[in-house]
Amino acid sequence: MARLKIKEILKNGETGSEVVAKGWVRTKRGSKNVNFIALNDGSTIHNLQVVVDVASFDEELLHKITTGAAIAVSGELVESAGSGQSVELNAKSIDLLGAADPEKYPIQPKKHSLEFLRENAHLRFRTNTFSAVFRIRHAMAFAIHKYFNEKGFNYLHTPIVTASDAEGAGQMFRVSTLDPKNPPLTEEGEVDYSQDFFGRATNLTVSGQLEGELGALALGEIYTFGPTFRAENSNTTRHLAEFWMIEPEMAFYDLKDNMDLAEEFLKYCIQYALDNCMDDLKFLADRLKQEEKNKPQDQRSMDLIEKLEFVLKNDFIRLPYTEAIDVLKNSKPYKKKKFQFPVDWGVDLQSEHERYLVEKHFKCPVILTDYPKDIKAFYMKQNDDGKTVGAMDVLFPGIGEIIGGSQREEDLEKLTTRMEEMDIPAEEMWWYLDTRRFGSVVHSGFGLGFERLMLFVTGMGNIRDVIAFPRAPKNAEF
RNA sequence: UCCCCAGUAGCUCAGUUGGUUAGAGCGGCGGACUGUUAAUCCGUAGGUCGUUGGUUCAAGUCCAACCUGGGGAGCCA
Repeated sequence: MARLKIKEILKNGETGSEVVAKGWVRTKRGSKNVNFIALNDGSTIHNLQVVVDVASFDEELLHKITTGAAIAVSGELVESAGSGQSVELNAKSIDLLGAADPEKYPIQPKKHSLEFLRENAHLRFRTNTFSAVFRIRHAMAFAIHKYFNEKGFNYLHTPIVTASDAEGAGQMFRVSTLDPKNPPLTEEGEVDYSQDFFGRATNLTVSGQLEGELGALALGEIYTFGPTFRAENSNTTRHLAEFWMIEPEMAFYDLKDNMDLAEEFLKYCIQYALDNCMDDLKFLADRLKQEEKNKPQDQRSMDLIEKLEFVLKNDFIRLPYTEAIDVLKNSKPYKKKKFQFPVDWGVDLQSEHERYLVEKHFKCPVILTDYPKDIKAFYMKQNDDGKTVGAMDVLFPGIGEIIGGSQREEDLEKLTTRMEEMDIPAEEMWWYLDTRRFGSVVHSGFGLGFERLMLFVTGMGNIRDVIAFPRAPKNAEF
């Protein structure tokens, strides 16, 4: 008899048929005569109820079927005599595949804190919450590839190890095979990276954008989807040292095309989750609702599924930075001096300002555009006003910046002038500048933090709970 | 990195103005129970009070430093 996945059994299993299920025991309960095993194999949030007639099984075997143990059960699928599930499996035989000492197995049949599960990241997949999160994560990754494939984008693998440190996206992790205790030194006493593996200093990538542009200016539309590394000492619920980023880059796209793509893309992913992950989303939504009960009325947020549907239904607000400053200056918190940071044209918006715009004023995702050039990267398209650049940041409620992008400066002279102003060594970037020397065209792109999208779709509050093995300062245990 | 909070049983927490032998719920284990839904009922074991140092006759409790975790901020995606 072939093993069926529990998802399949619950969906298509015919009562009266013989089936084999394999999985991990969530709970076992019952009385002298009958035991009930909640069995989960990860294929779905739902458990299969296994009914065990105590008299027809070895007592020793039943004793070893504890929370966390792996078992194989064969038996007859029948209509459930109890409420709570439509079908259940009447066990004819049970094999103990792997026992789990109940005195030592950390995951107990009770509610655990997310903090505790984070410290048991190797086992947290076995909980409802994390199995739901990681099934959704898979679905989102798949949706991303599906979306871009359908749009005719090419998936480009940009390098993980890079010699470029010019983008200034953040602190980098050095990649080196030199002996850390006794590295070769130059005459000036500095570490001599010319003797290193690559013959120069290399780091883990902070962004695939610059290489992505090279691809776009030949293939037309490309996207990257891979790990990205930032050695910033950030300790927040929204940052990781290793995270996954999606970076599309498109030739012949101006800023508006870029925004249209970003909005359509986000909505596609959210729609995909609603179409394909409803069981898991419902579980997470209920879980959130339980948590919200402990919060005061005014701090409660919208139901998770309603929130996702809301984003789908509404156009994102598109607002130039300059107008956003006006909105903020006319806002109640500004007039009552409730903002901690100043609001003036030319300063970067702080979290509190973004939150006000998204969560209080517009109550809707917002795309802020045309930021002052001095607070943005060198490669952004310089607008005709001489003050702003064609940047766009997509701000989501509860998350803040989920996408950062721009139209890229395609004019060689403007670009090199800007690089000089910002002390970016043009000679090291010769390969990047070649795109502007040979057949340069209008092009645009953006970066989406995959885990931030995951935060939004799952409603989880901490970014370390939407990636399997989070890398953060002082934390690389698993 | 900065600000705030926390660290006591496997987990979640309580522990009074510093004072005898550190508690509860859940989980585990043993038992009871005719179909349970994170079952219920009875019983039971389980502790280097984050670490180091200090104050004191006496520290889980007060002080300092450090470590770890959480929330917020900055940096950003």
